[in-house]
Amino acid sequence: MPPTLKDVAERAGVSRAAVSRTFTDGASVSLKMRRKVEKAATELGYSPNALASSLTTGRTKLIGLVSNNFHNPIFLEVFDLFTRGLQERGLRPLLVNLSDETDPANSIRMLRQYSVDGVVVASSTLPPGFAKAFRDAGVPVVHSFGRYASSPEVHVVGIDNAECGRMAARELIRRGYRDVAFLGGPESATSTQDRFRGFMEELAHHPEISVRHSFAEAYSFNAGRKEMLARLKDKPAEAYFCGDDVLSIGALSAIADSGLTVPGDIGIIGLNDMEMAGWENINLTTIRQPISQIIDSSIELIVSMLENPDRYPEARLFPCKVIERGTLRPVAI
Amino acid sequence: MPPTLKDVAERAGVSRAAVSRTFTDGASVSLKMRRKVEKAATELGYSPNALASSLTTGRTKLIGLVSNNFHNPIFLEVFDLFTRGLQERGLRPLLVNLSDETDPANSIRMLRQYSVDGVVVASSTLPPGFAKAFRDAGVPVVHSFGRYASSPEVHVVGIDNAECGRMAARELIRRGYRDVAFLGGPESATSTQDRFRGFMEELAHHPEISVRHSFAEAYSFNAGRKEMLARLKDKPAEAYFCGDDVLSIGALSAIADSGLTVPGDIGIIGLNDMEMAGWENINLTTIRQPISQIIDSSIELIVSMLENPDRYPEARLFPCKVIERGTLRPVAI
DNA sequence: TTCCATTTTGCAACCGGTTGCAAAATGGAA
DNA sequence: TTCCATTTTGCAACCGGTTGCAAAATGGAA
Repeated sequence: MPPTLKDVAERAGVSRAAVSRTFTDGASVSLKMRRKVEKAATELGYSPNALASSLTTGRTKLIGLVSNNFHNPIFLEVFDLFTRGLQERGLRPLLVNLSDETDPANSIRMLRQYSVDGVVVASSTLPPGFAKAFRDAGVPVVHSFGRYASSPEVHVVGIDNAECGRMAARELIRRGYRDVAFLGGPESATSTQDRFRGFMEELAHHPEISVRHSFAEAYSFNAGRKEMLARLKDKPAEAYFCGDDVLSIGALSAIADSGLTVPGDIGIIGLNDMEMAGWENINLTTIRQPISQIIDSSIELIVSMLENPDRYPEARLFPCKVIERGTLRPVAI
Repeated sequence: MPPTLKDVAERAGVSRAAVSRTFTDGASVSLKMRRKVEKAATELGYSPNALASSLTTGRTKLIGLVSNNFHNPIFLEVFDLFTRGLQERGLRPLLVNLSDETDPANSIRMLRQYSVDGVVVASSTLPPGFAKAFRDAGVPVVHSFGRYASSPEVHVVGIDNAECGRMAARELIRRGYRDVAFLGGPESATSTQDRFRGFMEELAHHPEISVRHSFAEAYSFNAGRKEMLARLKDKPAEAYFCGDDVLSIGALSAIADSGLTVPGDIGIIGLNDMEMAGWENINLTTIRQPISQIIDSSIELIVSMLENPDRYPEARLFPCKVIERGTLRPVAI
């Protein structure tokens, strides 16, 4: 129904090639020709069919945006930034929800059917093999919020989760806590594993401080609340490094319900610094993950892979920092 | 690089048409042929190029998922449900972020370039003309969370916002509040306009109750907080119907900061019932919008338009109901 | 075995674009 | 005006599929 190249060519009285050339930049067309074609095109309301052209150019400008994380509010920011960033560069996100998908093969087949130019996997709770499976299928892939590896198999952009664990530990030590705990996300998430490892590493230098740990079932409010309620049955630790902000907020609600106060009785430090963490009635002390840098960098990387698909896999890690709000006690002076 | 129809045909020693037929259901292929082709296909790792086939079939199975609402946490649920629902039906969401786009023409051009089969506009804060512009361009469109109109120009699926306003008013009246207020979202949002209208309509039957109103700048925590802080400078109303849940949470934080209590000093009722509203440390009394029904119905509608694009525009409205939690005082007995 | 209705297959044109190559047009210098 | 280097244009083949049509294959009845 919409006008095609042929319609424009006929109306302008020129060849189809000429029309094609006026719409591809860098192609050789005289000013006169361009004017004639553009006139016909606007009269007809023509705009080129991107999918048809992809057939010959081999570029669809479609990028698969793959995630399984549709419950953590931080991902709304993630989707916002990704879609804007891709759009600005003339790329189009094809959103893939992996929530009830365990086998990467299906997603790979689907994304290949749509000839995506590349794939961004945005999640910290996917098995590392998932991103690799895309690479093995010959699709350029960037794993955002993925696990850092010293010899990465795919491009990874994210944070050094182990360092965040160390950072949290140092922050608690600095504030004089002597009985601390790690309340992680699901034990299967690489982000949790790494944060835990870093946390313990740092505390290993401080044998005078007692440490414990436990894991919530998910990175969610309810899981955090449930896990903290369980901790509160016995004598809880003085301060908790929680797996992430939603988990922290769940923990805070459990503490409030039990009649204890924060940071008076228990200290909490989260991770992410999602928008909500700064809300005055939450006011969570947390470690900020530089989301927008991570996403900018991921997009930059995927774009560069479109040019050079064999680019050697690299890991890009961005520093995090503690954002002090109201859930840890002040440093003693 | 990936194998094509031709590769499979050669390996299987059959015509390209035969290969094509084995991969399109309903086409005529003998069992023997099918076996031969499937063998070659799996050996080669072939899967058909959806974009190439769309050229002749006229169907891309791509659905534009258009929104400008990337800050309200409820939209994470919306995206989750939409992407799953579309995927289940073999459709693919092409996500379009309208946040910094004011002219529908650009989005329309882009979505036409990608030959989307249909468009779902999911937002209550877009001008009504936006969805209509898609229809005028000949693209099947459904406006989810759009404004109800007695003679709709495009398919609308959502709630009766005016009725929600009335419902909120009745709820406040029932609980004996005699000095109530509407704290709306942006005055330009049709959802705010309609909720406001309904609220006032119902209260018009109760001249003994005093009513006031004001509007926040956006459907956001900060806007709600700011607006409520302003209200608190003078003598505030006894109860507020807030434009939506995030706004309500912002208002709650303002009230808490001012040393007043909820529902002791001020009552709050929100709208949406997003996940967070049920969190124990928020515990917001609110009006539940049946999101998953709205989305299921939207998808069903867009799917039916793929068959019959000239389907007469209809409005589908789903009933809302009050979810009682802890931010309105109990009914006196 | 022959015949014929039905099913299966391949040919070739098409979907809406792009692009290498050769021919045509342009335009400046002599 | 003629010549020639450079720019512009169109032809035709191609990208990876689908599909109408006619020919070939199948298989049951006589």
